[in-house]
Amino acid sequence: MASSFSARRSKTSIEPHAAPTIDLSAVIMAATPDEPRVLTVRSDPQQPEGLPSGPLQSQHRTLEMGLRSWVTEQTQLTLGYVEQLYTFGDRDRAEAHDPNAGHALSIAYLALVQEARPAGLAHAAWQNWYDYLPWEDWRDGRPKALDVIEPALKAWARAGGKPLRQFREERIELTFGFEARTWTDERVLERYELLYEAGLVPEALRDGATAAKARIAPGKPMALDHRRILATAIGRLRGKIKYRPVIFELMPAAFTLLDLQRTVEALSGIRLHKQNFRRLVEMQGLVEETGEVTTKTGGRPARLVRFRREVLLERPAPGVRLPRLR
Amino acid sequence: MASSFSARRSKTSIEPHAAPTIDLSAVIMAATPDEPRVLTVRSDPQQPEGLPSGPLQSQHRTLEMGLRSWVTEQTQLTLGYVEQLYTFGDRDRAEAHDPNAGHALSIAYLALVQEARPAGLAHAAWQNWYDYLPWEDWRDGRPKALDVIEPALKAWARAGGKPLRQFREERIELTFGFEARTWTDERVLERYELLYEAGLVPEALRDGATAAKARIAPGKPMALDHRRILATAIGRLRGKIKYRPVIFELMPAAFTLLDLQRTVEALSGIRLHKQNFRRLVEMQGLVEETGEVTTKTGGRPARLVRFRREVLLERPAPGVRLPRLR
DNA sequence: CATAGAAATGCTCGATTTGAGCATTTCTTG
DNA sequence: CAAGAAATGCTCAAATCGAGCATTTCTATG
Repeated sequence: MASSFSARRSKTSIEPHAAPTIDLSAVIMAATPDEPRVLTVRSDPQQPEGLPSGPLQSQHRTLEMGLRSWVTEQTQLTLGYVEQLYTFGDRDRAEAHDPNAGHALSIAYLALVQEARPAGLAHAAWQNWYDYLPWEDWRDGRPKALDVIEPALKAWARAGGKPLRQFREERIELTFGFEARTWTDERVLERYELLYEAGLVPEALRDGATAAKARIAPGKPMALDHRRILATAIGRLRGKIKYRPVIFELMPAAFTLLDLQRTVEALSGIRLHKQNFRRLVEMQGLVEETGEVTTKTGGRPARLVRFRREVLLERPAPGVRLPRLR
Repeated sequence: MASSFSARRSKTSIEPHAAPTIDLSAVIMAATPDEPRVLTVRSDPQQPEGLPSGPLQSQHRTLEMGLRSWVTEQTQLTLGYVEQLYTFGDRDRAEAHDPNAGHALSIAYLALVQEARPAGLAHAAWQNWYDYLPWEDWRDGRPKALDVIEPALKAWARAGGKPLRQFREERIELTFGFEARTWTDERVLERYELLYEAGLVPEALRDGATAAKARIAPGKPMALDHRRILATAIGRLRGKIKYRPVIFELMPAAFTLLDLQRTVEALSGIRLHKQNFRRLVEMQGLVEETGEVTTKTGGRPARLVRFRREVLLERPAPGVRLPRLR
């Protein structure tokens, strides 16, 4: 297309460097009542694993079709829900910090799948989200990772001058809520980025952060900026389940209400009040009876329910609203 | 970066066609209490106007910096809030429908600015959103555009076979809510896409839709797929103001509560209950007194207030929650 | 200069929604 | 058969929401 600014642009633009490279990357998620999972691949045994990614191929009419096509081809997984996440293009994602390197663009997608059966791809594996971002899991109380992170972040804030220090402290409080004891489950990306800026994740050091002596937050790194992409995906999904019934994309055809609750808890990283969760789900008409029960629950047998697809047509914003933590 | 699928890819990939072209496009918005506005440019007097867009230049470290840079350079506008919207890359956005053409990728950004002073760019102008999407404005009751759209959409649904017909009817009801009288202000993109698929917007005909005899929905077209991008931006902004105080990015430094309400109404396209709106804003602590009043309101003088920046640090999700319409 | 008109503001009230728990029911297991 | 574990049913108070009435305080007008 012709640039709308072409007249002016020709005066100011610089001869393009290397043409940007473009790929599609996918955060493919699955979940059990215990564990939220993401599909990772390891191309180089020496390097940390990363997200599956592939080239943009122009024979597909839409980007999403291109994504579905190569994911299916490579992993034999059938993607359910797919949404575009974000286009990452900051220059520091280039592997080598070659100032002449062009942008390495990556269009990231979030995809949800039901079955967590092993991927057909060699070196691909399902991993627990929280192996990478352990501070995001509050299901068993305050994550121990924060015992390292909190003092390290506070030290980082103190290291700045007066105004910078206050700014940093506010940002820390906003994202981690140490003082107010407020945890906002969706701020996953903001927290990761704060840790990155504070030099508390290995990726930052790799990218040339100064704070070499800073403590490192627990959690496995990933290749390139893939942990950032994962954080983006988790934040997006945590937000989405509150107003869209996407949680069912991760559930089997029939499940118990506790399975559903546990899965929501796994994704959101917080515990919910059982009775209120049930009330919410029933009153929103999100599920319907299958007529069957399961006795494998370890207690009174539970009804098996399934997703009521009709809700997609009824309520403007059906989803699993969550209470605040604390 | 090396593709994680490189081993397999080499077997399956096709020799790339033309390298994709990439540009950044910006939905730059401003608002008055009466009118939500978007900045448009017209490069060709014969063609409908479009959104400002420019090339991706690799000298900027981040995509957002690149965007800010060329927007400032070209329009003299200072962007406040900026967020990435979406990357549009479907092949049908290429001007000519050349099957050999590569993708034309456009990374679209939403930007909010305070002043609606005329842009410095030739052929650039602020336009009312609703010139392009008149069915989105319910402030004065049901938009007349729907008198054309409703029967045309229903005719389109009837034109399909049994299962297709029901599917279409459900989609129409979900997005436009004709029967249930429910209007979900955020579903701007879904509505536009439905009209596009039904062949009710000129862009669809231009792109080769079959339904040449179908009636055309009121509303000015834009160049390429820019009306779709605008719809994406409006939907995003309508959603965002409900849980983030971004509305203040569009307000002057001091304003009355009614100004604020009218601006929210302009963006969301629906009317609000005055007293409840005030209660909400006051109780959330979104504003603070400036101590001054204005007598230009045509009635009892109104207090002038300003945004209370501290709320950014307090509430996890401050914003202007809206009631449902009806 | 009294009055009508237009907003700004203050308050009330019932209907819902939320957050927490208590109490029962109905399985499995030792 | 008793203990333990869940599933389910219900209650209750606090907070929020949706509507509307009543007052106050300006400006514009005859």
